[in-house]
Amino acid sequence: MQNVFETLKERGFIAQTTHEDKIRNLLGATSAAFYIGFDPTADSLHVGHLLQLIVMAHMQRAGHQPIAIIGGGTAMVGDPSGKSDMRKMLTQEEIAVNGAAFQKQMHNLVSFGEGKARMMNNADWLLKLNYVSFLRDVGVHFSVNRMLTADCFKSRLEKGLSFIEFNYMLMQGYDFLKLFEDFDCRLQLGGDDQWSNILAGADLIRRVHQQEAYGMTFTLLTTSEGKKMGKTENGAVWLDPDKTSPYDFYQYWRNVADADVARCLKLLTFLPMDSIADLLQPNANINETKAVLAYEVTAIVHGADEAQKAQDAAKALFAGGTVSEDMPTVHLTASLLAEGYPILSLLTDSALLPSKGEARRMVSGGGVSVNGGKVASVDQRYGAEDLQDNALVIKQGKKKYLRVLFDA
RNA sequence: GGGAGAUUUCCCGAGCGGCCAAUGGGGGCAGACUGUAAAUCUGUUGUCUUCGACUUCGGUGGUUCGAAUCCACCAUCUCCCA
Repeated sequence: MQNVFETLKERGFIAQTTHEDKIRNLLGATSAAFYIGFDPTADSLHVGHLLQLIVMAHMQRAGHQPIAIIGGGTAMVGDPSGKSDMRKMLTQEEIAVNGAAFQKQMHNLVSFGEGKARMMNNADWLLKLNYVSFLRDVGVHFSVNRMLTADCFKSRLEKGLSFIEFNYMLMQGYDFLKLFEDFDCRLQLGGDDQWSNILAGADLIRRVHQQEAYGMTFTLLTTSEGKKMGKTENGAVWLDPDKTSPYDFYQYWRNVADADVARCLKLLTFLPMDSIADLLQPNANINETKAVLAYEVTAIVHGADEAQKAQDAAKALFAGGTVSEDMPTVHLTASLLAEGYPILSLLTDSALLPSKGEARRMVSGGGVSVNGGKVASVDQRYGAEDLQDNALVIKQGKKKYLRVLFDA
């Protein structure tokens, strides 16, 4: 079986490594423990985390032992890396809720349990630390001079960096030390923005135990234009189906730019490299390839059933605007139709648009269709006779569809 | 501890006491063209009972016929001195 290091490398995951050859050996020889941390700063994982989860899955398939750390302790402090301003402080309750949500979502990709992956919360040890002994045991190994030269602090020195954030690096370093001691974990993985934090931990282990520890970071998932992927006008694309429906999730990947398809297939699906190569052949239909990408990624996150439903709904809609059971649906009461239901109310009541002002703009700009016909006037009204299969299918813009069911 | 300055609609950033819902840029959205792509052009971007009304310019009060624009206090941030 191929060394997972090579797998990750040929798929384009790896951004930086502390010791490329030694990591290759470690991953080629034995079942190695490794860890990735996730700070629960939101109530769901998002696409940015997905890449890390997929790495964990690759590693687990290759026989290694993942340790997923929920950063219940580190989230209390807030990582300054890649942030131009200080994060808002989260309460302990928020962090606990978020951490629980993370745990649930991770189970789809990585199998946890006896002899499998471990999940831990660094709050369990970080919150118990005694300030003075922490400073003496851990703080003594960190050079402020060196820390200040790290990129992640450099930019912040101009805008302001609070002492609490400055300590984040020590806490993450301590996590690595702790896992090294308890589980012989010698490898920490993370996004490329975590590079300096990972180095801090590896250094700490070397200073405390005179043992070698390794770090490896992965490319950030960005578009060909250099923007972070997974951001939409509505905010992040979440892995939680209640926050981003499987249909919308599917659509996000269905709509990626041509230039990003190859990278996404390699990083976000488990399709073998030669299948991917086939899909990317110059004479292949890239538009179809995007459907494959969308299906695969959705299946990984939400399961094959949901992925199939999303795909069916999308096909039905884009093929001819037919009503499908699986498309996004909203329920309203039929009584609204009695006196002619104004289009503007329909758009806002169905939560498709946030305000009547925006609905008005959208309709007068020719951006709304109902049951396949463009809505010509903002005064348009609908009655029971306009329903098809008891529903109105609204299309807003080119891609956003909504089925409104009227219940008696 | 002392002094100077800042705080504007999603972001950056304008804004003589009335003509400010507030210039401009970015981003977003929509239309045309397309392949549910990119690029380009056009429109749009506070709310509503929309040819008008209402609520916004860190917070609270005040001056005024009238304030985003003036005053006071509070909060936060930046800079300079210690």
